Amino acid sequence: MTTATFAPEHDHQQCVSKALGTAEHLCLLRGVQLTPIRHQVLELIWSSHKAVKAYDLLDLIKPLQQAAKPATIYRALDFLIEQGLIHRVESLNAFVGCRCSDQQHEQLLLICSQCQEVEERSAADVMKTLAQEAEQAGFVIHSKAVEIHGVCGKCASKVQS
Amino acid sequence: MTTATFAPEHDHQQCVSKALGTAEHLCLLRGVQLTPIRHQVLELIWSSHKAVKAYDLLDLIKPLQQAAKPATIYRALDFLIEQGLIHRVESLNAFVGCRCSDQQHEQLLLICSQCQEVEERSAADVMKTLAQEAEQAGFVIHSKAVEIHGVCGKCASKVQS
DNA sequence: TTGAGTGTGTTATATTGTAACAGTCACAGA
DNA sequence: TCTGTGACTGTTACAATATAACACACTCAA
Ligand SMILES: [Zn+2]
Ligand SMILES: [Zn+2]
Ligand SMILES: [Zn+2]
Ligand SMILES: [Zn+2]
Repeated sequence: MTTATFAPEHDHQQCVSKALGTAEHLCLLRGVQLTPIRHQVLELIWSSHKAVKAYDLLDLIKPLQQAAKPATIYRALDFLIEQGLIHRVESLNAFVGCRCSDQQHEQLLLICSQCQEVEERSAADVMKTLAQEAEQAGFVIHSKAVEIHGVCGKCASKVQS
Repeated sequence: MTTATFAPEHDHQQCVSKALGTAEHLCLLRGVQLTPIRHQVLELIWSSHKAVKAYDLLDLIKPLQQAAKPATIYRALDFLIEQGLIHRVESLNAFVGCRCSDQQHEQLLLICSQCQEVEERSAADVMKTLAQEAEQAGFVIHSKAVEIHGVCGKCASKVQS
């Protein structure tokens, strides 16, 4: 498992096990089923910090679930999104693991166009400002998608060197 | 042309002619061609303040351009986006006219799930906060997509009444 | 006149996402 | 024990969104 490097020094296996542990715990608490398929999909999404496409997931899961079809994946994705365990990256039609599924949840996604990694930040102040702006417009917020494209610090420093 | 009502009192024909006028002017200034097809697509997008789907545009333009195919539409859309005359609404896979194509450009989109209308706000303070947040993360911004889903003031007041 | 650039026509195909119905399993209530 | 209900999955078919690739026409300038 040497694919992903998120921070300069970074044991990604820890990211994965933390995410899966949290997911298992939350689903137990909530009385919802993290079935084998859902667990596998979540694990596959967490195989890196990149956003993963649904049909790539389909290819990846086929060795494990020969019967897998698009619906298999999309159902699992729907579940994981409902439970706040992953996010859909609207501007990529792709999916990324959520790092803070246990906390309250206003994600801001920083998407690097070099390495494709997606960093999630809670960005409380951004969200507060956003809420104010919406309120001024008399707008009642249901959900937010805040996606920033650019180049992450890691990739920026690589270019310089 | 009685389809759209954006503000409570609102002469939408003015929105359209202003948008088209600005577009013609900007394209002239920039030495790029607002060809008939591109002009028609822009006008169709401006037929309301709702976001329009590419294939709906295709149906709409067919009476005017019998030869129209998906590529016809997507090429026009690419051009219009490049020129900042429309925005792609990532979370809807749809397109909406830009109200401020002449000004600096940090759009925040308020998308009403009742009436489907999209209101664009410049939201300078939101964008500043966002920029700060990105900077903290060492992230160099190329583009932003800030899309808020909810219920607009108009629809909210309708529900009450 | 010729070559480059731009825009369009055309065909085919890739990618992304849903609908609809059937089968299985577990568990609760009669 | 029966039986029905809900949750999950299997399966087929298809809808919706988007792009690739190549051909043709037109303009403008070297
Ligand atoms: Zn990691
Ligand atoms: Zn990067
Ligand atoms: Zn209007
Ligand atoms: Zn509305």
